[in-house]
Amino acid sequence: MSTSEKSGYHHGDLRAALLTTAMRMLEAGEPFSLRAIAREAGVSPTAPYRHFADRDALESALAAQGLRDLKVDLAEGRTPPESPRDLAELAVTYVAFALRRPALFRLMFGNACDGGSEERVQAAAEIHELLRAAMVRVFPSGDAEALAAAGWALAHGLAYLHLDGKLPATSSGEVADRVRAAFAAILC
Amino acid sequence: MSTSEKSGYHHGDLRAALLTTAMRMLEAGEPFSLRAIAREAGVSPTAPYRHFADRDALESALAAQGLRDLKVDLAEGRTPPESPRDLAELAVTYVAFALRRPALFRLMFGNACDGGSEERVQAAAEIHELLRAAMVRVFPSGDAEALAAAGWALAHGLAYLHLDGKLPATSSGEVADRVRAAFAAILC
DNA sequence: GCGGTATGTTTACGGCGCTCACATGAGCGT
DNA sequence: ACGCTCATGTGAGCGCCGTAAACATACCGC
Repeated sequence: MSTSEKSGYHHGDLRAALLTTAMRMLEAGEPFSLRAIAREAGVSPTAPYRHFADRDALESALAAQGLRDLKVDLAEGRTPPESPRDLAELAVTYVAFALRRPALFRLMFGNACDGGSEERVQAAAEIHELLRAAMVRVFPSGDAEALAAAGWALAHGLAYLHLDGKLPATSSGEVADRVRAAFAAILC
Repeated sequence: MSTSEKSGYHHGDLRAALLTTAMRMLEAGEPFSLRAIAREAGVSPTAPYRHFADRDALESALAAQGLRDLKVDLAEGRTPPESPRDLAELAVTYVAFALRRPALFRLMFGNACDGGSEERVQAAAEIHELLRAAMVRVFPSGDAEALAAAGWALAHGLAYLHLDGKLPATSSGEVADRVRAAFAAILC
């Protein structure tokens, strides 16, 4: 059995099953615990420990997957940005991801993440890289690192402030307009 | 007894004692739980429930205090900002606060905070107001709300990205330089 | 002084992360 | 085909957590 068939005692691909179950619960807004995930996956409370060192390890795997998903959102169906307007649309995508999958977004960034997971660090670095490339493409004359930090921070801050309700936002279209307005107000 | 004298059974001012104890533990990086706070304050595990509805209520009170402290940092010993450089220094102060009291900063913003606490919402609104005033002072011709969102988001995003180690930062001086560079790279 | 009430204590419940001893069975060499 | 081995799953249990309910204490207005 290659993918997640059940055979009674042994599961087949419990690691993947736990990750998809956890991701589903995360996006359903259900409270998140190792025991609940195991329950949902139809397995004993301690089975996950055969595949993840501890709760943080599972969270890091989910965070890495989330970062990869975000990168796909940012890259797909999009021509390289040429103008500040294009950068604003990139940020709209970024914020939309955060609002569409809030618990996952918090997992992706809310932890200390001190070199915990290799794939997680890698996925984060790729996002940094993608945003830096977009910024230097629009502002070729600037300091690449400073531009990358500024652009990422602007999108990231808008995402978090909306997530935490610090900026009034009813519809998602309204949020997008606010992001565009913020970029227009501040970008050179 | 007016402030936090002990008399055996009754405490005197347990509410304030719990808050200061919790704040100290938060800044010492100690794990944070109602029971641990009660233990540290020398009181039974359920005593806090006489003063806070639940854990979230205590956290909201701490968050409100943190927001007020942040506002003081942003306002004190500072002339009204006149230039983009002054705005960058404001952001340096913002990020420095986040890195100096990381657990508190996460508490201040990491929660849903859906109208939970009156004073907390109030304190957050005052920060919004302060930053908006600073932005419109430097850019009088812009859309005030968009400027406020953009400036706050930029500082907030830089704070979070540094907190989560997404931007390399060793010394605090290095962080400050990065914040200045980001503002210089992006501000009109 | 006395009674009501605000405040603190005790006991208890269920859920959590995690450890350890044990059970199962798939894969492999022979 | 057989039996070993070891990865994988189970079960019991520890100490922690948040929270509720019943009880104890002592401050305060009458």
